[in-house]
Amino acid sequence: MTEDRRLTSQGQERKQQLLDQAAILFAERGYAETRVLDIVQAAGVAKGLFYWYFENKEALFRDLVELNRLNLRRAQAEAIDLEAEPLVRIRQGAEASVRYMAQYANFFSLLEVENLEKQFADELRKGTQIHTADVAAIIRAGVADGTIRDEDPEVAAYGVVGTVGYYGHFHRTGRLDLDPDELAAFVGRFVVCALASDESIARRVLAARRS
Amino acid sequence: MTEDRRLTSQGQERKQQLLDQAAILFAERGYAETRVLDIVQAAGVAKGLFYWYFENKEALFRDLVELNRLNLRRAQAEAIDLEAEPLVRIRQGAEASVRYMAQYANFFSLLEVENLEKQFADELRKGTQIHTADVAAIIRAGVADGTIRDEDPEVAAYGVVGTVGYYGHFHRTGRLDLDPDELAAFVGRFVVCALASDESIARRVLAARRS
Amino acid sequence: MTEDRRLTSQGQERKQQLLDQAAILFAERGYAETRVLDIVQAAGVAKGLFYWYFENKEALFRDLVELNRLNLRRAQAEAIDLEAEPLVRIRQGAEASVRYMAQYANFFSLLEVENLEKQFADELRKGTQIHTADVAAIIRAGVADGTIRDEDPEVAAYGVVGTVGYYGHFHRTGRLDLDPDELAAFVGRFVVCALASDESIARRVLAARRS
Amino acid sequence: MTEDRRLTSQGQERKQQLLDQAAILFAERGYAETRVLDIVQAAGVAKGLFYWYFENKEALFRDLVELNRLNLRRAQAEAIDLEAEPLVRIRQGAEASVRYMAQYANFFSLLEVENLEKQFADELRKGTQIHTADVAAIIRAGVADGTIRDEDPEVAAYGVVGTVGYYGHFHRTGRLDLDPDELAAFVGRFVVCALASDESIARRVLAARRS
DNA sequence: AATGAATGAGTATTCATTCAT
DNA sequence: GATGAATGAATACTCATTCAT
Repeated sequence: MTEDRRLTSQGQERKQQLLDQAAILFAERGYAETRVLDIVQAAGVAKGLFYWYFENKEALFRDLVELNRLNLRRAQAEAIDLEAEPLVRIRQGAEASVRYMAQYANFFSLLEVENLEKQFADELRKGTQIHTADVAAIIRAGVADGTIRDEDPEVAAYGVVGTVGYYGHFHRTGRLDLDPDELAAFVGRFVVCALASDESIARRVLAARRS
Repeated sequence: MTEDRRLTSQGQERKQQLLDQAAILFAERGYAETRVLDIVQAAGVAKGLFYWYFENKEALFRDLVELNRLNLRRAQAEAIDLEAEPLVRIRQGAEASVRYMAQYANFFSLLEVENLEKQFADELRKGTQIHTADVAAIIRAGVADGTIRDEDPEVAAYGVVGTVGYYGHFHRTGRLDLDPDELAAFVGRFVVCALASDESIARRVLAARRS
Repeated sequence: MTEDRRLTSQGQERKQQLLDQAAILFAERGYAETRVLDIVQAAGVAKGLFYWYFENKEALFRDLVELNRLNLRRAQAEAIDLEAEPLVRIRQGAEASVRYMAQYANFFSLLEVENLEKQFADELRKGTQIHTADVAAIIRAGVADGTIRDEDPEVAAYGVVGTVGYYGHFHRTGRLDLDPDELAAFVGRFVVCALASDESIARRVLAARRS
Repeated sequence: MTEDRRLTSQGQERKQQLLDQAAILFAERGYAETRVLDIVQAAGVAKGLFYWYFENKEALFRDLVELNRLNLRRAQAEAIDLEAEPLVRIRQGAEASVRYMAQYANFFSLLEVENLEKQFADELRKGTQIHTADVAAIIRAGVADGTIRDEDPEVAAYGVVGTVGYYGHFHRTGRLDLDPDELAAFVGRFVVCALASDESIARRVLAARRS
């Protein structure tokens, strides 16, 4: 019953507060382990208010994911130089993703729910699908101009997305204590090397890094 | 109530039945979404019997994970030629892992629980840690003999484990319909290229493939 | 907060709007299934406003019942010819009631709440009681002058009230698609026949019908 | 999750206990006002057990209604002499119904839910429909052989069902303190007089009463 | 008058686990 | 070993009502 309710600015703030607290708690304990009661208590409001702003717990979660996904895409778009050659774009996107994931760890860990909460799987996978398709397109261009090894672009794209995601995960869960920029640089090197058709190309792309 | 009970052969079968059904259900719906009731119904026994064989739901899960982990390590050990050079061993291990994950998809998806069910995270991570340490040791050897790019072995090891894991995940969830051997080969190429210090080394390692 | 507030004419309209919508919703779904939110949404106003016009949901309901009861009694009073003989008066009252119930189906169905919402039962029954007592008085006169079968007037009165009520209910709920006048005539015949002490009297009373 | 579970005899008893207590409470307070907790407490068992035997509160209610409806039909069937003339059968059915309703007041009052709990209306009405159709068939026979006034049998049938129902209601709610047999006899006279085509027929039918 | 925000008591339902037979 | 019965803590969600603006 929350359709497209008009919210006052106070209402907007309250809603954001709930989203923020929920993100933190979901990240800390997982979705299933977080009670609506925990969320409202963290936000310091009454239980009923939750349902003023959200249809239910699931809807809040979807909101959060959607928001996060948009932000990630924005971060990637900003980082990618559309004029650059394919491998450079891949590197830029991967690095931006790693940095974003490090910065908004709470939000991003939500996406891992894809793996377990089967109820969200379909929807979440669509997001991954889109991301992968973007990467695949770039890879296709790279294969075409000979800078990327001749692999199935679709399959290779999963490698990029997966590597980025896994490094994000390991970093978030405290098993890599590099600072985000170092990690991003490492991941950039990793995927560039994995994909480059030729050593010299990899070197060129990695050298371009400093510019 | 399950201490170190001696089971008759019929009992062993029953227990295995429960383990198998549980693995399927956990894979299908996730741990939290699978009720004890679902498991016993799938196995066609009464609810009470579950607790004759298992301490509780969590214990069953741990059993399953343990079993799975052992099998994976065995599969890897069998695939790895201890005499071979580091990159070849990496490739062999990665390929064996992908094949194993494809074959025992149900069992393997349990390990993804690491991401979400916080109650198991610590334990599961230890397993990943061990695996990563093994890989890191090989990488270290490769770095030492110059066949692997000079990156922090620990960090690079996560790349290998992560890539393997992610490809397993994508394959399991139906987004890569390559057959397991093709996928394994692809992943082998991916990690070898990502790590090799030199193009010719990568080529050599990949050529060794056919032997 | 609603004591004896003076309402502007706009206020009167708003209040009537709420009453009307509430009547429709109560008729459609019943009292318990109708939320205050439903009522205000149907009337197109904000939730808080409800409590400007009504003490609470129960008070609105009582208002509605009271209003309806008065109207019904007025309709009956208008239809009954005080000079006529008892059975004629019974017939006139019954016919008027059926017509009223058909016309104001929404409002009238409120009275059926007597049956279920225990919180209103006592009050609603008092209304039925008054109505029954009126009918009983007429029957008593009929028994006295020999035109009505010698039954306990109280008991017989419930028969009249009940018959009228049930036909109203069945008509309202769409199981009798006679037009209201036909139904009223039928009910008139039914109760007259049920009560008349003698066939010729029944005939006379029913013949008087056309006048 | 109660499909067609095998119940032990102990289980059967427990289930019946719950049904009985629920019937009493529903009659006392109404459906909506009765909490599942009330039912289990009245039966002296834990809350969870309710859901071992019933899908939910609504399912219990439907069970109860179904059971009751079957019993009523059985009581009617036993009371009706299939050889007798139509009006006699009507009288027998009506009297049996009144007696049944008086005896199983708790159960029977459930059917009044038809009037209010719109969520059950459709299903409950089907029951009324069947009952009415039975009565209509008898009336049709009576109209055909000239013993019943020439009215639409469908419409007249509602009069019988309604009269019986309403008297049951008034009796149940304490506004008629006749004993059940007296009330049944009165209702029998009422419907016979209301329907008989002729005074002498009514007298004959009512005289047959004593046999 | 009017609105959107806020409250919190109340309730159905789930499900892991234990028990009696 | 095996079954069905029983337990009760935990939790999402509803909704009448009140409040601040």
